[in-house]
Amino acid sequence: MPRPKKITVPPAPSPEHQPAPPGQVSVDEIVQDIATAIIEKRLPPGTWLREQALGRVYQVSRTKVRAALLTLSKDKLIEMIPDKGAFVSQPGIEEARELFCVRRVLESEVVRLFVAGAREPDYQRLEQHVEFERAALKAGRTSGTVREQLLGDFHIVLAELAGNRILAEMVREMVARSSLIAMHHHSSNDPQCSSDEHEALLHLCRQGHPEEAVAHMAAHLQRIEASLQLGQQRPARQLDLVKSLLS
Amino acid sequence: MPRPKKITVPPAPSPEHQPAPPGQVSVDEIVQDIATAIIEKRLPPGTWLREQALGRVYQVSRTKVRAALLTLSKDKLIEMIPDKGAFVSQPGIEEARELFCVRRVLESEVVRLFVAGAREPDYQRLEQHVEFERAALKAGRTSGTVREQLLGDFHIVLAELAGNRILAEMVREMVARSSLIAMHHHSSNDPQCSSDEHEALLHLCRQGHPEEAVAHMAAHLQRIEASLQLGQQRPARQLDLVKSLLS
DNA sequence: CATCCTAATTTTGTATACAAAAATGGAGCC
DNA sequence: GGCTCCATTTTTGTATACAAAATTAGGATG
Repeated sequence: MPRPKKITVPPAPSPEHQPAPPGQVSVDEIVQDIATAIIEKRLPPGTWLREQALGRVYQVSRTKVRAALLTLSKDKLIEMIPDKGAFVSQPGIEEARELFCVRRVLESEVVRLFVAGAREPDYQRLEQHVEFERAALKAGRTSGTVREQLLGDFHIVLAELAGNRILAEMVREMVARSSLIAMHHHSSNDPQCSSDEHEALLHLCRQGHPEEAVAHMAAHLQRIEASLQLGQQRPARQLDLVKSLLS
Repeated sequence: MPRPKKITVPPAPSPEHQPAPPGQVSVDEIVQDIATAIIEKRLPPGTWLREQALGRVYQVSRTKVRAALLTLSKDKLIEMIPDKGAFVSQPGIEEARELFCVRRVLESEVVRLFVAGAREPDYQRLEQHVEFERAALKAGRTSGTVREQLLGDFHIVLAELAGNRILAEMVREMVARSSLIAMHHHSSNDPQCSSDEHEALLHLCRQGHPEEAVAHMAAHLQRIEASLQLGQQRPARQLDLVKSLLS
């Protein structure tokens, strides 16, 4: 028996390019895409994120864009000013210091938990990651932003393997904010976060020296912070939002 | 020279804080109100928060309600399930353990920073708070939820006085989640977080014994965690949303 | 030339409309 | 009684419409 119901519109699969999978881009994909663009410096600090422009980029309405911006705002990657709009955060040096202070505390605990509960596959996973870092760095043509992201990933993976989901979530947030800061007060081109140090950390963990490993992590983060040139901050010229996202 | 134009609204002298209700409830007020209701257990874990019901309560459209729910969801006080709705979180015992683990680490650093930088007015502020706690507890008719909130405030104020805004923000989040957990796995009616312990902590800080104070804070949090009866969790019967909020 | 004022445009804030999905309720059946 | 299936209603997801505010542009004036 046929149903005399819906004859109206077929679901209009894709009128234009871009969205293949569900016919629509999800809010979370938008969040992730913009966050990546910010961390990769394609959207520099201070950039004004206009809602309808973003809506055009992702082919969605302002409703979803606003939801994405709200999420990014809670993550402190952007700042929403009432009646003015959303802007990529411009973290100051004070915030940088506070951030790394918290990272030291948090990631020291990560190391402690990791050493306490690590199994062989966990070590292999991390050593594989370090090897990957090294390969990517050696390949040379890493645009600096990719490197930052990649090296931050080590910290995130380590946190995930520590077995505390809340802690891991926090570390993820902090690493993202750190990347933004590192991009802003752009450090000298020296290796921000050398994979040698990551490897040394792993060795200490493997040898069962928890407190030494913790100290190494703290020193490692201290070095990253020190490598930031905490002084200047450029006035954040405005550039083309749409092009930055499509690049 | 008088302006013949604007007779409508005077130019709104202070665009900053929220002096009077501008005829409308702000999203942040809704967030705060619902968060308080959750922590005070008027909205028990598992409660389904219907958007249009909330809209009626606050006399706003679903747009603002959704923004508020999104914020609460990022704070982990509620859980949003796609196509199903928003529900007050039902933290499990695993989450409780992880949460208190992070709190110990974070608030140990809070104590360290506080001792390092505390001035006399800071101590007075906290002692005043402890005194207030004590008065409220002695008054007896604290419904248990109020007490939890009040005692959590000590940790928040302490964190704010430590001078690290990021850390303070995190502690604020964690305390809120802790209160939810404490309500859920409802502890025995013993003093969750006795103000005596807060006072003892302050004494240690004043005497300039940072590491002893840190240890005291860690032990204090450990005791709170232990006092939770991490075993049962009730099936979260459904109750009238609107009445819970208006009460 | 710079400055202030005002009109036009853009942009954000919020409500509403509508489609899709899920919950609800009841008839029929075992 | 308990179960399933289907129609109805409720609820969420998203787009759109419209008002308020801010930005922009232009012109008059010093």
